[in-house]
Amino acid sequence: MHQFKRGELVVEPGATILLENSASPHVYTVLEGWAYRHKGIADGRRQVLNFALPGDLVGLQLAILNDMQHTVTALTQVRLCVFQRDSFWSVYHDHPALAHAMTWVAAREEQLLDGLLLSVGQRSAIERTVYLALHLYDRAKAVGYATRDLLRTPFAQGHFADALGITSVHLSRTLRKLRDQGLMRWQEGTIYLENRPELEALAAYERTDGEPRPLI
Amino acid sequence: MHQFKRGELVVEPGATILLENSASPHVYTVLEGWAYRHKGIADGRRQVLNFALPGDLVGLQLAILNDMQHTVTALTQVRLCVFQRDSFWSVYHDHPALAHAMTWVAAREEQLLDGLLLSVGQRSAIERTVYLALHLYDRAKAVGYATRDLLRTPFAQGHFADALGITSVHLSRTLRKLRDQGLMRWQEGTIYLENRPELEALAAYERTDGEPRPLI
DNA sequence: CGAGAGATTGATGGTACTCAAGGACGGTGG
DNA sequence: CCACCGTCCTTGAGTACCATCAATCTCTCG
Repeated sequence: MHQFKRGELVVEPGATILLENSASPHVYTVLEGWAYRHKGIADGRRQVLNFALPGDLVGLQLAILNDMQHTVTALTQVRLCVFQRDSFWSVYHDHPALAHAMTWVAAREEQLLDGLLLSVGQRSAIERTVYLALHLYDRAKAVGYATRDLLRTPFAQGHFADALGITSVHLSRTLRKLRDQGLMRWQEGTIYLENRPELEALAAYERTDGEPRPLI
Repeated sequence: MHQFKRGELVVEPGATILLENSASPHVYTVLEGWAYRHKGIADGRRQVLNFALPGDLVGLQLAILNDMQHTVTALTQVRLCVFQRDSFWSVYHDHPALAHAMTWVAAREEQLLDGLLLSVGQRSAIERTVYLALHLYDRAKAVGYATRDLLRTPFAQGHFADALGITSVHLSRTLRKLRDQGLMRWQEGTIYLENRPELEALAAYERTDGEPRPLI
């Protein structure tokens, strides 16, 4: 595994890690920090596709398909493990366990996307908001970035709204309802899950603790 | 490759190929026909996540994650290539080219999901409708299932609406607008793309003809 | 012929968007 | 030190889009 590592890269908040339609020679895994994947339409609308946390692959599509159709941007300072894109094929040849682990991460990402698509397609704004909050809390907790029903958010409400497919104005109103009901609140860059059972019921959230993530 | 094939399976329209939360010992690739992946919430709402056409993998998440969180259902008669789930690991060990091809298919599926999520999250009903029609037409054409701006639809408008995240009632109204504008129509189980340039402009559609699909 | 599924259209209401204004905060420079 | 930004969040008013409920029509199938 280490023989494919070409070094580490640290980028600052707001930096673009990979850009849509451009062919970086590198792909990465996140070692530390938060990033987000997003994709825009010409007129300025954009969708946040998902967030990336430690252990996530960034640029698999680029490595395998030679084509990048979304952008990845750092939210916090992010420490990345750098791989040569053109050495990817040899991983499959020489290190089947690592290749399998990468497919694991890709399959998991697809599973998360399925859940988000269900959310955006079928749930109301309030349900979506709760679903994404729980989703991110659980993922953050799994890598030690959240504790005791409390999540420090490295992103703005605008990012969250773009992930939900609603406007940040409407997200603000939705958060007010949730706060008034004592279910959760988002204050000063921190999300507090105040009544997890009720929240899970409201969002029809299914905890997805499958197998442990393989090491990459 | 053939040594992993455990046989072929033909299922009838409407049959469930893989069921959410159940552990089939098999995974499949589609050899012929249409299927769709979908996922429901307890109260009956459901989202069609994507459609599967020849060459697509069905059940990768099951094979890699040992966990199936969506259902796959046949739309037409579907001919499937059957694989043993528990032999998947050995593919990585013994047949790196095949393993790489499977990751290719998985990465492509993720890319398609990204596009659909952008659509459902950001586009209006009429834009989404056009986007999905173009998307399916292009994919169908790539496997010889569509010709000359004409796509025979093996699915009902209800399926299409569930993929778009709108109701079938509203889809019907949206199709009426498109028909009145002479852009496309959906009549008697066939979608006619009558003005492709205008449709692409309306939906901000980006054709994605990347590398050719590897054989599986 | 009746039952059922799918599609279309109308009427009505709710959810979420747009436009707009204002407050809170942090960073910058006079 | 404080005025001046820019960014982010909040709230209000008015509107547009899409959902819901319901009726009708066609088509297929038993």
